[in-house]
Amino acid sequence: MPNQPAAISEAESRVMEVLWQQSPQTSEEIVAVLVEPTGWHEKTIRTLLNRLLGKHAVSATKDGRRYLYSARLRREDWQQQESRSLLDRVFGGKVAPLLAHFSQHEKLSPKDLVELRQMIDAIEKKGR
Amino acid sequence: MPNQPAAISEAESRVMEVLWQQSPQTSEEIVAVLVEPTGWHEKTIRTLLNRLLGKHAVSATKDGRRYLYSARLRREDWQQQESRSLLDRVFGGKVAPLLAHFSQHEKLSPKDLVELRQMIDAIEKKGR
DNA sequence: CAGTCAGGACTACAACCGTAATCCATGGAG
DNA sequence: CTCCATGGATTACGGTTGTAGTCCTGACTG
Repeated sequence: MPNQPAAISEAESRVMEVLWQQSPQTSEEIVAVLVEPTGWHEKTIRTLLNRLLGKHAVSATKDGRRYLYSARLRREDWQQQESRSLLDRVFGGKVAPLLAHFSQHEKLSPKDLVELRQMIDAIEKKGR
Repeated sequence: MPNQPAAISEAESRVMEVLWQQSPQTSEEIVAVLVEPTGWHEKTIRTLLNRLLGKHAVSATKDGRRYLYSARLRREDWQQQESRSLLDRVFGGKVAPLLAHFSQHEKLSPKDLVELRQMIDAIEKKGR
């Protein structure tokens, strides 16, 4: 039976971000990238890697005595899942209130606004 | 020391939704509303209520032998927190990618689009 | 060859979560 | 006055998460 997703925790997602930047990488490289900004112990990072393996979010191929780890879950898909989750849990599944929320509460740069308007145009044109 | 937020879990948020609909309510009323759609046991719901009390997300005032429970955390603020969290965790804190994501992946009704456009206009006018 | 060390596998442990069950006190039923 | 049911308080229990520590093995160092 394949397997249903199994959510990525916050700490785990930090590891995924590293692998989304570049795959594959050795655990050593991943550790090197994360130790500094997170302050985590090397062991902690390896544990997270292992859990991600268990969740099939990353894959590992043996390379001599090490493994090379690669992101398996795509960042896009993960963003999709998380967004969906927020939308459903917090905004009752309705997009408009969510967008309204962000529009009101987050400072949008003029550039953001231009882009947004372009997106709207594009969507309307396509729907046409 | 006041207290730092302490996140509301998913199940707990279901209880909050009931109180946001109307406050105050007795636990009995809350239970009545939730049992059906969630399938939770009465005890479960009371436990959640208690945890929310511990998190200061709801308040209780004695009413004879019962308590009357009220939402204390405002829905808006909670939505704000959750949205912020998604934004930071998943989209690196940048709004544009998030909006782009929703625009692309969620079906926006023509009405949504109109509203969105109006929001943009309003924001631009205000920023002016 | 013996000791060391890195990297993976397994173990740990408290806090939080989902989901209840048990215990306790008190107001109402008879 | 006695017994019961109901709501609140406390306890439970397995899974996940954050954050490591321990154990084991094989490659490199003298």
